[in-house]
Amino acid sequence: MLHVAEAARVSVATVSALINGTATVSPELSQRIEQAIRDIGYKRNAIARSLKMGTTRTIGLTVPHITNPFFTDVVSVIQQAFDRAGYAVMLCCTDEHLNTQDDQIRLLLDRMVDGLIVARVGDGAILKRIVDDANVPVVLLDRVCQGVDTDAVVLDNQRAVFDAITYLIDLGHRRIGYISGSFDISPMHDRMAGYREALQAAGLPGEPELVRFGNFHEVDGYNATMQLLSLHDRPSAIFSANNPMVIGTMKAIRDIGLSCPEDISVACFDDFPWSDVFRPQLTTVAQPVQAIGEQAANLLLDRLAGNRDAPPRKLTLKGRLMIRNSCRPLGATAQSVSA
Amino acid sequence: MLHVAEAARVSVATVSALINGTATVSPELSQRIEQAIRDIGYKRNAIARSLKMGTTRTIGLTVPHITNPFFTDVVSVIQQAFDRAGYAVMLCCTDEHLNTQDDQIRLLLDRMVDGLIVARVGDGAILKRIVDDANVPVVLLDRVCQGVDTDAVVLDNQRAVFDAITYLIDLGHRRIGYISGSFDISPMHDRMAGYREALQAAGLPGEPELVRFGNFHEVDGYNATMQLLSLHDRPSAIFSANNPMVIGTMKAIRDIGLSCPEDISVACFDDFPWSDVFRPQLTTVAQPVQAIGEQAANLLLDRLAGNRDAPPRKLTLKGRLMIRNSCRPLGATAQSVSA
DNA sequence: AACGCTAATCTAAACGTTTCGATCATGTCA
DNA sequence: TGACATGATCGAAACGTTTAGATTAGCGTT
Repeated sequence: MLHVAEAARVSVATVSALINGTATVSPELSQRIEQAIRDIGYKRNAIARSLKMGTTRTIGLTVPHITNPFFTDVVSVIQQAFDRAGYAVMLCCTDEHLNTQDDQIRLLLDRMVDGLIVARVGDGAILKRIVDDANVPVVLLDRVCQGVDTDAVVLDNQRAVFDAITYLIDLGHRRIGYISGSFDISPMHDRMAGYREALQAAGLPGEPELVRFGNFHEVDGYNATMQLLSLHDRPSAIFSANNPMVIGTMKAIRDIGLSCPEDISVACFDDFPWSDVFRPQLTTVAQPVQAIGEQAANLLLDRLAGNRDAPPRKLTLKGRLMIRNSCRPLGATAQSVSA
Repeated sequence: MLHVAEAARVSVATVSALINGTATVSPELSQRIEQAIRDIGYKRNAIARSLKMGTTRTIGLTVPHITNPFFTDVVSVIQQAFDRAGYAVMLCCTDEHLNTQDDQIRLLLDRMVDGLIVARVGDGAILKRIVDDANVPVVLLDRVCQGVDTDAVVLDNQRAVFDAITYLIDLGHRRIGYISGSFDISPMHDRMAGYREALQAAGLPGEPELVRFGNFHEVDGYNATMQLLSLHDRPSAIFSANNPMVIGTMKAIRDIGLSCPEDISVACFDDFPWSDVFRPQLTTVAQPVQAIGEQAANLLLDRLAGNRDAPPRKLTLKGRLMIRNSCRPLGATAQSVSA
């Protein structure tokens, strides 16, 4: 900018005024300055600007796994929304790892991000402290956090799983295996509650042996399914509370020599692009990823636009059961349900 | 830092020296300073540091679609690699859109990213100019760019498709449909070359009606497949040069009332997590995503470590044909190939 | 002609670091 | 004892912006 000012024989203040439109500058000088900018190929240094202004027009986004199709989609939507608003997005993947998450959030705050969207991990104690100290707006995504009182976008997980399990019960299933992710994040609580509520509403006993836990990865789903299928009285249906784990479920079913839906019915949380292309077409609980991403972005953009003092807003969206053909009515022949 | 200096009754220079270890500071002052840092909860401002140092420890990463599983995986690997190295990653999705890409790269350069990894879009003319002006190292990912002479990591696309098509030919297929992405990016050229080479090597004619183009999206694959299947003498196999498009291919096959592999064989570029879980298990060309991401990260990290003047390095990795059961031998019964 | 008003422009301080060179003890050596 | 090297600390400039407040010029009023 100094060079531009010299070339145009004006002060840097005038150049700044023209670029930002913060003051009127005469047509004559405007032209000289614009010419100088072109000649020199001047580009404003956003870092210097950030330092002075105290804002970076950059936000931080942390998710557990970008390879989980739910997060992939949400990240994509959020990225586009902020792109439109002229913000850059710094992406971090925590790999469901608590220390990583805390380090990354600190890294982002050091870099003076203007806001944060966090699909958190862990109990949130440190997150709470970070959020309290750092004076940036935070939007919680997918997972709320006790004690952290801030904007959030979540799914009505309990209702969604209730619907899915009730669907299985209506098909005649009585022993329904349930594979949960670890309990330290809120959705896993709520989804389990939905499972229990559905069983209870149907007057079915909640049998502990039918519930297994995993750590969100394919291998965990595989192991959990193997255990369920080895039970003396094995379940006729399995619901996986997380998408990557259901891959393991399907592989375990295949490896043990069974097939879905003939021998066992399967449904899971989170839809994905391939779900209705192959056989079996998997019955899933689809989250409204577009809406979730947009709402999260809007909440944060609203705070960034200056609406700092409004009370925390929690948006709860509804999931949708996508009924396909991976669950068969008990008693019906396999033929009658294949596509 | 000023507050810390005052609280510890030293100068800011001493505080800086201690924090960065750039000069020895006496145990006594060290202790006072560290105490003050704790008391105040001081965190170094990375923006001010960047301004002074001329480096942000942040890189920019642009990909066409993060929802394409190939890019999802590569982004994940790259993000982790830079995370380990203490760098932040700014992610941009260009949606295969040229203007978007150019804007985003400028946005990143304005923010003084230290380096760029680009899975480019378009003819690269502007990219070339940007790369020339901006004095940051650039690594091209997946797609090279005529005239832009810089580090790159690509696949041996021609060979990979040659292998896949040759496999189909060996199974007895003679009329093999080919669905390409648009030709303005290098891999599509090379993949097409692999297709033609394989046909030629087998003495088969290259029939123009068997080649269709799409714009990388599911709907394009759907339309292209519909056209291929409507041909008077329809192909017995279809190869899709891009992963999202093959979803469209499978849907078109289903909608037209055919089934794979009984009526038509399908293979495609890019593997994905579900490929061997459902039926048919799709035969794909798997890219070594882990290696691609790591190599790209390493090339850039090497430049960032100061190795600026080495000549451009182009790494070409090999794809791997994952043979599953979506392609049947011509003449064999459907039974003999189902899993 | 003196005055005030407005519009255009400029000067200089500030943002929070890093770092060069200066300063000042302190101890060592001739 | 004076000169000098050494080690620790500090002052101040610099990075490239923004912006408050000062300055100047032009012009209409009285």
